[in-house]
Amino acid sequence: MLRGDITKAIRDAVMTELAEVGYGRLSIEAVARRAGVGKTAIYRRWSNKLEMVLEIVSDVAGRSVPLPDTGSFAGDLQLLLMIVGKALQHRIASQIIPDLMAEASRNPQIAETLQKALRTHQQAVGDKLIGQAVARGELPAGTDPDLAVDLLLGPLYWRLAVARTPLPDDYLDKMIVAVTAALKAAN
Amino acid sequence: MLRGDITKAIRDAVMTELAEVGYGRLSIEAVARRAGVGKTAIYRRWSNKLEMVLEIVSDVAGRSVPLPDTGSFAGDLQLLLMIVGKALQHRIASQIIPDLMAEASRNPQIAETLQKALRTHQQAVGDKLIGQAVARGELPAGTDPDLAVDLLLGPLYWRLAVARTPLPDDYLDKMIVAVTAALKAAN
DNA sequence: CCAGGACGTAACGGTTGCGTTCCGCCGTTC
DNA sequence: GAACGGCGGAACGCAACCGTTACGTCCTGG
Repeated sequence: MLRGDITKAIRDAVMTELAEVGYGRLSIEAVARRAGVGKTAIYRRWSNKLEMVLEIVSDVAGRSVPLPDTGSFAGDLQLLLMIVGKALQHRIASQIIPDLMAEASRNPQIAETLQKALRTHQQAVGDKLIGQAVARGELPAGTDPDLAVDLLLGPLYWRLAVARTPLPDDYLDKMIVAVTAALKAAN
Repeated sequence: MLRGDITKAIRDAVMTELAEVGYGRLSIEAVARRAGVGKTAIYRRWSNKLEMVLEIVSDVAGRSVPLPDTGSFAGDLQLLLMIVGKALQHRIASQIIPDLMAEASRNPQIAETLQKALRTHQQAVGDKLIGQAVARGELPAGTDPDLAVDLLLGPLYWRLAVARTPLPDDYLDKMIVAVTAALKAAN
């Protein structure tokens, strides 16, 4: 039986290593070194680097995000942006996500895994959020969920993951106002 | 005297190779192979991989984008989004940019180079665009240029470079309406 | 108390890439 | 027509990493 503590150490090491050097330069040997583990322990669990990373990442990414339902669209939106903002400001996430996104454009398996994670619940969150708002009459009925998700997450992702500029205190509030107006206007 | 056609071949090869395998796995040998050139020709021009990539990329990124001034904010915005959208849909750009962005989080020199490129004219474009609109009275005077740039570029970048979803025909139009409303509301 | 198995270590041969060096070729320049 | 210099090609020693194997240790279950 494989030892759970070893598996955990390897998983942690992969995430850290992924954040530090990226997928392209990730090496099994470095993972083993960091985990304080023999290479054999890794090859006993996964057959190569891609399989290992996919399994570990999709496991982490698959942990479902609690869907907000605060009773009002503004509340839902604020909660969602705070959650996403928090996540994107975590060092590991902010390094790994853009890296894997870039890698996904070259590797269909990574792309599929990330798309699944993205579509499955991130966009589901958006759908639910928009659906609730439409049902409450806070947004027009024809609101395009795809466009809405872009308008919701795009600016925050851009600022935190691309431009890597810190968030001023009132930034999220302003953004909520702006995005709400955008969605109402987008019909 | 170094031969210009050789230099050009190397520059092209670097961009292509960068798009195909990313910075992390870029190798001088592969560049030389692709350019049909000896390694010596490369080392005669740059002393290592980082220096080579930085020089080439910042050269490409430094080519200034024509600042839109169509007379109206909606027109400026449409033009800007079309230009950016076009650029982000180019295969090479859409591969290289996210890749280098991810790499920038690990390499200060890359980060600085990209920040310079981003700040220098991409954000300048935003500033000018917002400034013109404010001067024309199309946007309130207190409009925050930083937030505005996020709201402008974030959704498009998210959709094209992150989610990698194609743009429906009327998407940009909808987005222009939405973003305009967002900026007016953001005061 | 013994067998099995997961473990770390070490080494294997093979590949890739680094940055450097030397060579012979060839087009310019004078 | 000779000197110069950039060129491609080949090889260098070195390092990292691949995926695999053999070995000896230790823990655990029966």
